[in-house]
Amino acid sequence: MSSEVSNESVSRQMQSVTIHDVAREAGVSIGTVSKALNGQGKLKSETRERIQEVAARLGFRPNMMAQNLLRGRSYTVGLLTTDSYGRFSIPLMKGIEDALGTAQILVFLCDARDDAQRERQYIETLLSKRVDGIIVTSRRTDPRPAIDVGQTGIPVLYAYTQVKEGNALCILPDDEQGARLAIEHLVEHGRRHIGHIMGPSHFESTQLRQKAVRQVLKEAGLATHEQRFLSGPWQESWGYNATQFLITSDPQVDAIFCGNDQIARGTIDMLRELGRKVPDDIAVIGFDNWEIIAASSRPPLTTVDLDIYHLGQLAGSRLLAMIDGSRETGVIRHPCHLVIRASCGSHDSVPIL
Amino acid sequence: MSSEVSNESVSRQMQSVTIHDVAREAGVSIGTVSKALNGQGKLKSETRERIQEVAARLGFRPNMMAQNLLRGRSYTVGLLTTDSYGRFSIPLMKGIEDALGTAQILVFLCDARDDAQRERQYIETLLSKRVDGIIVTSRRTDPRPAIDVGQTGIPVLYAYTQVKEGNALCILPDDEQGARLAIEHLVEHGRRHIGHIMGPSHFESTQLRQKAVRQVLKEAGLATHEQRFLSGPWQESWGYNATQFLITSDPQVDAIFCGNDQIARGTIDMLRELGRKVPDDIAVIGFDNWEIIAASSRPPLTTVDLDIYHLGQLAGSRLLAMIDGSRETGVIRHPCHLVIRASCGSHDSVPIL
DNA sequence: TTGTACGCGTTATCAG
DNA sequence: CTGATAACGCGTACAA
Repeated sequence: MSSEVSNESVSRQMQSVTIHDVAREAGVSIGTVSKALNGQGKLKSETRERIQEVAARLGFRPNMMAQNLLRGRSYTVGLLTTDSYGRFSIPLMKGIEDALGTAQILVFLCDARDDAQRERQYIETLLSKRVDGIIVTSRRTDPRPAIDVGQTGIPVLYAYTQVKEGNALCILPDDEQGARLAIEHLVEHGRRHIGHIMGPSHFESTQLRQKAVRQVLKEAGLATHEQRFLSGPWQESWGYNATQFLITSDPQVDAIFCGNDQIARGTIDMLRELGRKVPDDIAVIGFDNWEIIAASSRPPLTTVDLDIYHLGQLAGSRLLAMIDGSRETGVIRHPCHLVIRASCGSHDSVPIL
Repeated sequence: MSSEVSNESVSRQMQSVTIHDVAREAGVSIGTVSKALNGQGKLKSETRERIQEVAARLGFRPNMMAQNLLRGRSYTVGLLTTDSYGRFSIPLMKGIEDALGTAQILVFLCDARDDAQRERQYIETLLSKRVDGIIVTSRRTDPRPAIDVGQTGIPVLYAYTQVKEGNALCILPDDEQGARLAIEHLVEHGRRHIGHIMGPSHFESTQLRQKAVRQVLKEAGLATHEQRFLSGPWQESWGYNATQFLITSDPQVDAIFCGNDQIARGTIDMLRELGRKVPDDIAVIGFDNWEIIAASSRPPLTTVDLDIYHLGQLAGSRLLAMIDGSRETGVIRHPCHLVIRASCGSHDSVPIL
């Protein structure tokens, strides 16, 4: 480790300036300072201005620990995840932060790393810190056990994860609607033989999407071929291998709906190797709209966007409502939307049927 | 939005149980309760146990707002970024959280979204909340302006970013050493004509790495060909295009060091299209070790790992030291390490020179 | 118009 | 061994 660090241990405990300091300096009482700074009560405007000037000069910042102790709440919320943050966490956090920021609330990061004991420890700490609420999240949307906040009555909300027991509020992406969007898009573009290279079948999202795919096919009057549903890991290599199998065993296939963008990328690579043109011979559609993957595949990938940022925003604002006393339970499915690039043909290339 | 939510506004302000409640229930004074629970002073063990039992039964959790007000610190630190969190932020946050967690400190998320006003607002809030310290981070390692915490004396540390002015502590990955690792690896594997497809030249990391590349080439007694240094965006397509140019204009090239894994991926794709085998004809080495990209390229990518998690851990523990009064300044360059996969030949395929 | 005093929930000190 | 009391920094009735 190349370091050029100079260390100098100093015991400086900089006392922060309090309302007393301001009062003394301005020659008034602390009560007057408080009123002056908070715009309360009736003060001679000369006094008020003088106090404000002094406060500014001294760099006075009210100590929120004291304020909050008085108010009985902390203006913080905990963001708790059991199994680490994943790639959806960043937009989710942004959305949550933005929504909560409007209420002057800050977010605590709590990554329990799939360790029940750590999770318990975090929850205890959050409760001791008297957070105004807790948002529980995850890398998967699958159900997890509810967290226990005892008799505290602290609002808890589940975002991008869910609990089965009890009456909690869970906010999730709408996998069914997203898959529907994808298949309808393909059908509208004249595709009739659609394959579905899925993620692992034990994921709820996989199941929901599969269900939707079957429904849309049925509604469109298309036959459902079982061998066109392939389930495997969320990996590029799975897309690669599954595509080879799918195309060689069923050469009729003219479109493939992939479980995520990585899989789609593997699919596109294999199609190129097989000499099939995308989208002319075969259309490919992904899931997640992971920009970095989807935009740089060749051709760029049309895909379903989970709209995680807004999901986070929604979570944040719902939690605010709960903090204000509303008691909500149930499941909210936030809609996905389609991002059209080139792998299914351009937007206006919809054939006249 | 498909939702099945039941809303029921209730104004329940659950008073949390205080030390007074425990004292009353146990028939002792609050002082005694405090001692019993904190293992202080001398108490009849019967009393102590009874109090602990009562506290547990009532679900008593000490109010940290009160504790911390007394202690004069909050046991929190702010994690501030001006320009949003990027893909390195997650491991960085984990490292920071882990290091700080050992000291019972929680982390506040503050994403100022490249808005100076938001940044100022966050800093004010953090100071008001009396955070024990602030870690400033970024998506780039390039210098940024120092943040102003006034006369507070609150420790500030820059992680994965740096400031030029003043005496701050900055922790950065060691780009030079990382690039050196890469080139030395190539040279050890018998490569003699090494191209360098870089990121944008105005990035400090690009410059540092280029410098190191030239040095190692020199040390190895290899000529430096200017046309083998190509600078462009951090995109896969850049790797793709640059490789075509590089290889057609200089067919001798037998190794390419890429500015990141995405570029390397574009490089590998183009090499495949040009009929050059990796690693037999040409070795490719990436940067960042972005698992999802590097591991699933074909062949899997040998790459330089920035070790961001440990960089975060280091940042966290240094901040702890600063909170304890140490006064450190300077720049720490945390070393990178090599992750060997297949794109440069296997580990034991080092030719006998 | 301004000052005083109490309370928020703890911990620590000092009597008893 | 245990209880009262003074802080911590602030807001706010209420008194002056």
